[in-house]
Formats: sequence, C-alpha cells, structure tokens
Amino acid sequence: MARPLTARQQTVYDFIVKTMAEFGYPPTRAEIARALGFRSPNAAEEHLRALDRKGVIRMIPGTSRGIRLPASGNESEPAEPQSSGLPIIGSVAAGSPILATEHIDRYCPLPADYFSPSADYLLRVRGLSMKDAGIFDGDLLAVHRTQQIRNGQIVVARLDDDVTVKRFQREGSRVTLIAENADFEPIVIDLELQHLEIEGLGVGVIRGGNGSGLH
Amino acid sequence: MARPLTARQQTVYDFIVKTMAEFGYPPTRAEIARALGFRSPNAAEEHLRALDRKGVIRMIPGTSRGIRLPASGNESEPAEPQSSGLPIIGSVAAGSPILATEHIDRYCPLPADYFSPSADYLLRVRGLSMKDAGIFDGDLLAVHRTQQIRNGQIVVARLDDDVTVKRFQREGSRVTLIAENADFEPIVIDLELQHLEIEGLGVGVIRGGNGSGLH
DNA sequence: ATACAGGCTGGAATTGTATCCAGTCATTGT
DNA sequence: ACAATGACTGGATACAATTCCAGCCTGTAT
Repeated sequence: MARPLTARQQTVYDFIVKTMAEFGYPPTRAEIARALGFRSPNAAEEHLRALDRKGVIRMIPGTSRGIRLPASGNESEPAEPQSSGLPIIGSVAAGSPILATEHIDRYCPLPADYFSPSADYLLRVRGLSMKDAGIFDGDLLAVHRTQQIRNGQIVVARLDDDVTVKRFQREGSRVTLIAENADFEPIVIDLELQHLEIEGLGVGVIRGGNGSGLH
Repeated sequence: MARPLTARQQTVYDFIVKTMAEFGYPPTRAEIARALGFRSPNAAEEHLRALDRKGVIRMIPGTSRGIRLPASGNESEPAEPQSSGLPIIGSVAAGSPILATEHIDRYCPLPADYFSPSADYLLRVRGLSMKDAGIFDGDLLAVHRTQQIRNGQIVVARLDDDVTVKRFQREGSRVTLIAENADFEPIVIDLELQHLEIEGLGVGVIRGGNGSGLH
C-alpha cells in the first residue's frame, strides 16, 4: 500500500527516530528544518505528511511534537532473546510424563537461564508440605531436569506415580524425602525394594503470578 | 537533597511515565492538569519543578513537552510496554526514592503485568522477618506502587528513612506492621505522632534468580 | 506540451504551551 | 506564633509550534 520512502524522506525519518531515542520526545517542524537545513518549517511539514501517508509515522493534529512511530521495529535496544518462556505444569496425572502437553497450563515469559542451573519448567506446587522452605500452596517451583542431586537439595520426585516436592537425603541405598513442615512425616525409601524417580532439582520459586496474589 | 516523592508527586510522575509509554512523547502541563483534575496548568508546573528538584525528571526550559526521564534507560518506542523488564532494587539508602537509578541492581526480564496488580519493581528483601510468609533473605519481592492498602496485605513501608517489608494492619490512626516471624515484635505506629510512608504493595515473590539457588 | 509529485522558500494566522505573578488553604517544623 | 512547604485556583503573557497559503524549481511519466 505504501511506496518506498525517497532518500530525503528517509533522512527525515531517521532524524525523527534519532531525536526520539536521544531526547525521549519527537522533534518539531522547526527542529527538523534546522537539522536538515530547510529555511522553512513547511518543508518539514510536507515531509511529515508524506511519511504519514506512507504509514511509517502517524501525525496527531494540533499537538506539539505530535509524531508517533506505530508498530515499528525497535532498534535502540539489543533485542531480547524472547523465547516462548517456561512452561507451567499444573496437576500431573498418574503415570504420565511431566512435560506432556496436556499438563501445560500456560507459559511464564522468563528465560530458562534466569535461574542457575537453568530451569526447564515451572511446577505448580500443591499443599503446604514445604512451607518452612518458603514454598506455599500454588507457588511455582522452577525445576531443572537432572538426576544428579546432592543431599539437602530440594527435588521433584515421583513415588508410585505420585509427583512430590521434598528435600532429598541419601545414605547408601536409603533415601529420605523430608517435608519442610512439622505436620508431615519424612518418607523413607529403600532403593533396593522401591523405585524412586527423580524428575529434577528445584532451582527457584515464583509466587503471585497471575492474580493468585500474596496471602 | 533527594527526599522521597510525596504521594501527589508520585501520581504526577506515574502519569508522565504512562503517557510516554503510551504515546511516545511526554505530556504538556495542560494535559497533566486535565488528567489529574487540576484547574490550572500551574499546579502541574509546580509538580514538575518539584520532580526536577528531586532528580526524577529533567525539564528542558522553553521547550514544549520538554520532560526527560534521566533515571531509567528509557526508550521512546511505544511498541511493547514490557520490553526492558522489571528493575531489581538492591539496598535503598536512607532518604532517597526507591526507584533512583543508583539502587537498580539489574533487570528481571519479566513483564510487569505478569503479576496482578502489576509489579513496578522487584525489591531484594534482607533479613528473615517475613519467613513465615515464605519471604526469605535474598528473595525478590514484586512491588506494586500504591498507597491503597487493605488490612492483612504485605506492604513495603518507609519508617524513619528505613525501608521494611511487613504485614499491614490499621485500626483508626494506629497502624501495626507485623513481622511474620516469632522472633520479631510488631511495630506499632500512631499516624498522628509518626509519619509512615507506604511505598507499595507486595504482589509476588521470586526466589533463586541467578545463582542464589534454593537453600 | 502538459500534468503531476517531490522538494523546497517565505510569510503569516492561529493555536498550543511554558512560565510568571498574585493569592488561598492546610500541614509541618521551629 | 511564625516561617516554610505542598498543593492548589485564576489570570495573564510571550514564545513555541502547527498549519495554511502562494509561489518556484526539477524531474518524470502521459
């Protein structure tokens, strides 16, 4: 719909962009004229009209510095990686893999490497078994997928098709999953008798995302 | 010289920021007056002078819409409201506004409206006074700048130039700031005797960002 | 040749805006 | 009690800025 800008129009447009980046507001006709050597502000006005016709700027009539740059490519700041974000996992059905699509509630627009080690997904925690570790019902636990866990770290584990978040403690073949809440008993597992699947390591917590607020 | 902004000054400042984000240029005195209900553009002018004195904006004399935001690495593009992310505030020096540039540690690439009400900045919490509310030393508290607080909500308050996070309780002119930790005594303030500045409302918590990990 | 758009000068009307002055009212610090 | 400050109203003034009008060139399609 719009023909390409002429060389002169491009110069005017560039000056507008540069001015807005430098000062935080658009130039006046007189400022454009001064910068480009016009002796009349009307020359700038006509260029602005042309740029408006071609859709690269929008003029707001009767308004000083009333120039807007509509949906344009933002070139002042280094572009954000803008990955799709971390998937938020709601309830996990028995026996199905955690990252199955049907568990994905929504996405959290945070880069995976915001946490370290990097997060692979966010798990919505149910219950208060980790409240003394500051993980409450409804909180999102950032999880790094790994089987390498050291004692005392917080893990996402699967026990009999049940996904839980607990503190991990291992001595030989005996693993203890400790709740951070006096009301919950530790769970003791003998790896030679029972299977324990480690889904990942807790690397962060987010609370309050999307209306859940702070209680 | 840089005392914190008054509530009204904050309102004016917020309007300037909002206008620049929405339109790509700062408001005029008349526009500020219209938006905030002043009958005289002079009321806006005086607020701008106060904001300039306190360093949060800079005025360019004789220039229409001559308002700059020197603090944030603000960009002119209205393209995406959530481009740069939320500023992370480290320690706040006595008597200076929270969002002063020198307090900004880094940015968290999360859109403000991920939380609701939307977050304006993230405050790094020091100490364990809110541990029973799941807010630990080093956690980031997402803060929505407002003075409208209901009983039981978690607030960021300034008492004698000291910034603290507590649960808010008000009965008449007596405000109680309650720590969520049995080791800390509640702080009782009589608003008629002592000044209490409410900096904002806690709307979220983030833990584990960048190497701090989970303990 | 003629028409038409781009790119200007020069001037001028009109409105937008910044900025000053003189007050009022309430709060706070001395 | 007094001065200082914040938060305004109301009016006024001068400059800043948009916008219109009448032209003058120079190409380039018709």
